[in-house]
Amino acid sequence: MVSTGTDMTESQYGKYLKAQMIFRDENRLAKGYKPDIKEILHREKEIDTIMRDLSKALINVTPRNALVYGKTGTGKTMLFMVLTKQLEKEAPAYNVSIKTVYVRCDKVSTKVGVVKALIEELAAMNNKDIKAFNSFDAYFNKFCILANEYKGQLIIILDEIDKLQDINLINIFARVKESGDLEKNITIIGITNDIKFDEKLDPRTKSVLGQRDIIFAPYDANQLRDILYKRAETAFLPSVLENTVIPLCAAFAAQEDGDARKAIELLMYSGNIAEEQHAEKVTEKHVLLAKERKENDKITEFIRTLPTQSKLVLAACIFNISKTETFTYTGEVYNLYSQMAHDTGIEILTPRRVTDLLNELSMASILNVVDKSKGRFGRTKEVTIAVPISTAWHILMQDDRINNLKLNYTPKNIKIPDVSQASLRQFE
DNA sequence: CCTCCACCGGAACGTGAGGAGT
DNA sequence: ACTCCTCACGTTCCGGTGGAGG
Repeated sequence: MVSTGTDMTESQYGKYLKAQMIFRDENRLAKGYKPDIKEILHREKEIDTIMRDLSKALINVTPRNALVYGKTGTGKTMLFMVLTKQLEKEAPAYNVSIKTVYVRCDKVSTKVGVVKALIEELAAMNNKDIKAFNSFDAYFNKFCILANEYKGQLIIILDEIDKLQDINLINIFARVKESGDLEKNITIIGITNDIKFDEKLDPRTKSVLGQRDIIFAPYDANQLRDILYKRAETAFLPSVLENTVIPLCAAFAAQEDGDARKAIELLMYSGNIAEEQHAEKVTEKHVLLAKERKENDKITEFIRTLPTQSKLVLAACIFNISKTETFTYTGEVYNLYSQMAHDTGIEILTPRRVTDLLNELSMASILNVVDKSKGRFGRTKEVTIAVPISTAWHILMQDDRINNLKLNYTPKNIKIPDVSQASLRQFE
C-alpha cells in the first residue's frame, strides 16, 4: 500500500515545521560555517594584505611565508580557509594549479605527523598509494619527491603552530628549499593565538616564517554587532529578533575578549531557547537565559569531568559547608575527605596534594578559597562554594565510583533528583 | 613582643602511561 | 619490537607565616 501523498492533517512533522518560527537557516550560525568573502566584516585590511600576497600564486610566483597572530574567535582560521578556497577556485582560469594543505597542529603535532599529512594530500591528487616509512627522513624525502613532481603552488597552513612539538621542521623546509632539493613552490603560513610565539623562535626560524606578520585584533562591541547583524540576516526569519538582542549578545562577547565565535554561538543559543519556548520573537530574556545556560553547562561539564580525587575533595567541601551553611577549613575538609575516600575504597592522598586540588577548584571558580589566620589556632584556608550547591552535589553523585557516598552523606536541604540538564537549572 | 598553631607552598623526586622515533 | 621522552599525578621534605593569646 502506497500513500498518495500530502494529507496535512495526518502529518506528524507538520506541527514541528509550524513551530519553527525563528530560524530561516540555523546552519549559518553553526560552528564550521564559512561565510562568503563579501560577507566578512571588519577584516578589510587583513583581507587586502593576504589576498595581495596570495594572488601571486596565480602567476606561479610563490607567495611569502607568514605568521598570523590573533586570539580565538578573531577569524584567523576562517579567513584563511575562505581565501585559499577562493584562490584554488580561481586557479584554473589562470592556468595554474594551487593546492592548500591545512594542518591542525594541536591534533597533529609531530614533524612526522605533519609531513605525513602533506604526503597524503599530495598523493591523493594523483591517487597514489601511501606507504608507511620508518623514519622522519624517509617521510621527508618522499614529500620532496611528491612536491617536486607537483608543478603548482603548494600552500601549507599550520594552524595552532605553537602546538607543534618540533618547530625545527620549519628550518628543515627552509634549508631544503635553499639547497635546491625542493622546488621553491611552497608557502608556509603559521597561525597562532600566542602573541609571544615569535619570542620562542630562534632567529633563523623567525626569518623563515616571519617574512610577514599579520595580526588580527579582537573585535570590539560595535564590530561584533555588525557581524551578528550580517549573520542574522540570513540565519533568522525577518524581524524575529527584538532590537536589543544583537547589541546584548555583542556586549557579552566583547567582555569575553571579543570572540566572534562566542557571540554567534550565544545568538544561536538564544534563538534555540526562544524556539523551545514557542516564542514568536527572540527577546533580551532569551539572551540572558542563553548566557546563564551556557555558563551552567560549562560548570556542569567541568565538574562531571573532574578526576575522582577532585570530586571527593569537592564532595567533602560541599558536605561540610552544608552542615554549617557558611564555610569550612582545610583541616575539616581533609578529615572528611579521608573518611569519604576510605568509604568509597579510593586511595587517600596526602594533605599536600589535597591543598593543590583545593587550589585547582578555586582557580576554576568552583570554590572560593581565602587565606585566613586564626591566630593562636593556626593558619588555614576558608573555603566557600561558588556554584549552586545542590547542582554540584547531583553532578558528583552521577559518578559511579563515589555515588555510594549519598547513603551516609547527602547534605541537608538538597532538593531531590531528576537530574536532566533542564531541571538542574531550576535550582538557584 | 614573642610564641606557636595549623596549615601553606616551593623543590626535588618517583612512577607509570602513552606516544614518538628508530 | 624496542627505546626514549614527556607529561600528569603524587609523595616527601621542609622552611615559611599571620595573628590570638600568653
